[in-house]
Amino acid sequence: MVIPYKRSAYKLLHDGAIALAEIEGNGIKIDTVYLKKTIRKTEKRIQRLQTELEKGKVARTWKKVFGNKTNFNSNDQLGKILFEHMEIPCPERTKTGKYRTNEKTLMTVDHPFVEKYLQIKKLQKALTTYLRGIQKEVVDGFLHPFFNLHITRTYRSSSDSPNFQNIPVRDKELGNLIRKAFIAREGHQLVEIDYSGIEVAIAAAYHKDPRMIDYIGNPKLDLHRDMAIECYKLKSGQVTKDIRFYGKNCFVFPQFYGSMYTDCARALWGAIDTAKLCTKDEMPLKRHLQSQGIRELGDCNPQESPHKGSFEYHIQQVEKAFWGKRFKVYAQWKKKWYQKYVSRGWMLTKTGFICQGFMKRNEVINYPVQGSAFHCLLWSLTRLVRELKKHKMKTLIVGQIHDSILADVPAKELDDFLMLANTVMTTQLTNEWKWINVPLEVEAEVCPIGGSWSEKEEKEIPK
DNA sequence: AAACAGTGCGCG
DNA sequence: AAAGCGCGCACTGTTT
Repeated sequence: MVIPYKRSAYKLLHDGAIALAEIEGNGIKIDTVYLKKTIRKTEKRIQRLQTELEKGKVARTWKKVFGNKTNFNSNDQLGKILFEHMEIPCPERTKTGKYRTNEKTLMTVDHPFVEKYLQIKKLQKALTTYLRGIQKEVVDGFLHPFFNLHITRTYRSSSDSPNFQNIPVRDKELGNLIRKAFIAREGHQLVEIDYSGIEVAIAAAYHKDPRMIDYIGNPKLDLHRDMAIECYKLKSGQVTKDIRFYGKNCFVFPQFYGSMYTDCARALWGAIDTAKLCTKDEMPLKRHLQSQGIRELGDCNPQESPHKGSFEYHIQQVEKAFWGKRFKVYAQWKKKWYQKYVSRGWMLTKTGFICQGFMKRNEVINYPVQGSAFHCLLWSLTRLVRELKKHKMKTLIVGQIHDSILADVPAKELDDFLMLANTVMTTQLTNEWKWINVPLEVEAEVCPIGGSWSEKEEKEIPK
């Protein structure tokens, strides 16, 4: 349970709810012709792949085994076929003992059937959850997703009917397919403004670790790069953009969320092959690690201590230094914060909410940060809606995704809007909430006039 | 027919 | 002591 504790906390949600209702009312314009066409095309594509799949040997076995109960959508059936009838060793079980058949597990099964199966599954997701999911909620060419403030345990928002906060973007093909349906109004363009690293910045308000505050405030410092160097035992000149990416997403963020070195080691090691990582001087990373005396990953079993010389052992050492030396103050804060929760059963967030009830250690550490980070966006969003009206601007806010705002902007207002959003989200917010102890930054992505959300490109914010 | 748990997968 | 946090939606298979 999270409850408003201070009057200001109540007001934040009250004003936020009104602003979000207005955003829901505005709605996002949908290219209904494209949507209809794409649904038809995708259905055909799935059908073609399905027919091909059913011609294969595996599918024939499947039909023989399950007869008229055959259902190619059934994970239970898939597991039985692969791991019983085809006698492929099952790499992982679910917590209830079923065969695990998610993408990650199936990727380890090297079989043409599995490849095609996953392709179909991906398209199916695009069709049912997104293309059709959007279509059924469109009214007069506009989509009006709900944004809730009363659902989540952390006091983030959520969105439904349809969920506007999980539209594909990481997978380029899927992202383009779906986001082409989201368009700007006549003579307008879609603009997205994101906070950069808001959770990391807001965490600093809780732990106040001086080295972290340095990293956030000093543009010459780069934590993700530094950690990539340590994890892969590199010299600073050897780091590529890719390597930095995996340092960030396989070590730094998982560590902040409470992951263990075992998971980090596995992910960092796996990335070397899947992303074919090489140093800047074009040395394959596995070979580089070999030259540093590391030849194997290790068992990555949390119950056993790792062997010296394994990659797992090395990452354990990196983790130790990360919390024991580099971010000592942050580590102490985590310990103290958790102990305090255990002894009194509740905690107070920076934005004035009480979190109470049973929580695990990682939840106690993460909830207040996640909630307050979103509240930065909520406050800014509310202020922005008000400012747009005050200046009689035609820009409409049409959506929100935890740390970003989507607006539908008349071409003429683009620069004004970018500057206004920037001021509200950085300067005005930090003036209002003095507990924010690091500078905040935003980034803008802009779509072409009359274009779709799939065409967003980074743009410098004018001063 | 409706509700539930379980699984998988999309996002921050 | 626990083992990465938060959501919504589609679907299967079972229970009410």
